[in-house]
Amino acid sequence: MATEPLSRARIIAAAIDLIEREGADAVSMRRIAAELGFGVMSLYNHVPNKDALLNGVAETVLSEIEFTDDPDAHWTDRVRMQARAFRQIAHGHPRSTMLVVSRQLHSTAGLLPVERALATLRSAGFDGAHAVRVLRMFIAFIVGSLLREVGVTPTFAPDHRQTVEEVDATLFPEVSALSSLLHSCDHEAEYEFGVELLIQAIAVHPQRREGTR
Amino acid sequence: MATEPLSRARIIAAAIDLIEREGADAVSMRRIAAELGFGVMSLYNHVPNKDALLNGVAETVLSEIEFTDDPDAHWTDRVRMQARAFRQIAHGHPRSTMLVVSRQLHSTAGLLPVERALATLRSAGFDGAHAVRVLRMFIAFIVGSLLREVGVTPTFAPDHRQTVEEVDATLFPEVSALSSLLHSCDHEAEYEFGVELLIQAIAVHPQRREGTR
DNA sequence: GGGGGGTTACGTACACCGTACGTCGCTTCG
DNA sequence: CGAAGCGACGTACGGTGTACGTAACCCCCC
Repeated sequence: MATEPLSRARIIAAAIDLIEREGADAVSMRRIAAELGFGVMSLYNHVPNKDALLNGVAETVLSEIEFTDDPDAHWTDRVRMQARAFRQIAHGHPRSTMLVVSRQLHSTAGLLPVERALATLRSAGFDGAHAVRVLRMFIAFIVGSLLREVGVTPTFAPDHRQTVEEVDATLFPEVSALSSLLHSCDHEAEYEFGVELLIQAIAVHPQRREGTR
Repeated sequence: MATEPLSRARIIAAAIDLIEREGADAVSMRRIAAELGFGVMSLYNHVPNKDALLNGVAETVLSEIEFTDDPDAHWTDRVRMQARAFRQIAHGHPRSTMLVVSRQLHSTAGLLPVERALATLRSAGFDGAHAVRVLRMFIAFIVGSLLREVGVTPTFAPDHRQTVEEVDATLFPEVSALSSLLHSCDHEAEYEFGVELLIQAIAVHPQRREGTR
């Protein structure tokens, strides 16, 4: 069997695979090497260290998301589409999401979505300062939402516990009254709600100078 | 010197201290024990394992934030105040923020802010479903914002690089045109902007039945 | 054809990690 | 005074990232 010769790309792919199968904690250089059928130290010919490898993972996952942008659409639709695109990360690579979100990527993979978003907002008539502000707002919302969706941040959804739980109704009346709502979370609906709320809010925002498209 | 006898609280305090001084990666059971002047295994008399210790850290940091709630204030002011309170985490314990945000806390420390927020929203006239939705929206925004503030998520602010950087102006025209804006980030202003935007958006939200306060 | 230099695979070794387990001393109670 | 319990601690095991040295290979140039 002609085992291919090992490469940065193959190592990263194996890491992603391992993370999705067994979680981020399962990732170790030894484990990845074993998965590929090589010795541990061979990895270091292609990757300077584990940290850089994980950056590669984040970068790869991020660059895999597909944006479909229609320059002729109304700017609100373009924003909607771009915002939705990020949810592909949570869907396609749930257990890598934390990694993607928690690493500063100064590569083109990280800058491309930013460039696209800024262009859209500028073309919608936002001046530079507001475009940046609004973008940051969206990113914060998206990061927070994805982390909730992949379960690093609480949804208050069914943890292993029994049904409606032992939250003390006298100590937490609202939580216990709303517990059934708190324990179910339709991520898609929540995300759409947030995106629409933000779009509506910024569409109305006073400091946007007129002249749309 | 009468070295106090070791306790869960002292261990957690030492862990927080260590994290803030040297970062989360510096935390090890051995290191914490050394810091306190005890043997490693003594820690396990007070804490079942490292994971539980880190949960304790998150819980402690979270419970330290001070909410000042005035039940007579307008609901928008109450929401504002509660949202602002969370930023204390990023200020008081920047390097622990990631921990606080990334651990599911089913204790009272984690439920108290939820209870308070829901009560406020309910009293503002939101029905249960919308109160939960809105709360989730705020939490997502807050989590995303705090992570940006403590630097786990990019601000595009001055990393160690030289001034205005080598982003390719033909590849990323908007990014490079707005680079000075992208590279400075007034966290307080960004946060306030977001909070106001959200409050304004939900205040207008149609499905809120009338009857305020 | 014969080096020789660069690249890659790999084994060994070291320092560090979390923690299971057993022991020892002290404190407290019967 | 003995027993029982608990907290501090040492040792040990299996895991981690990676520095370093070595050996095989390929390709180029003399």
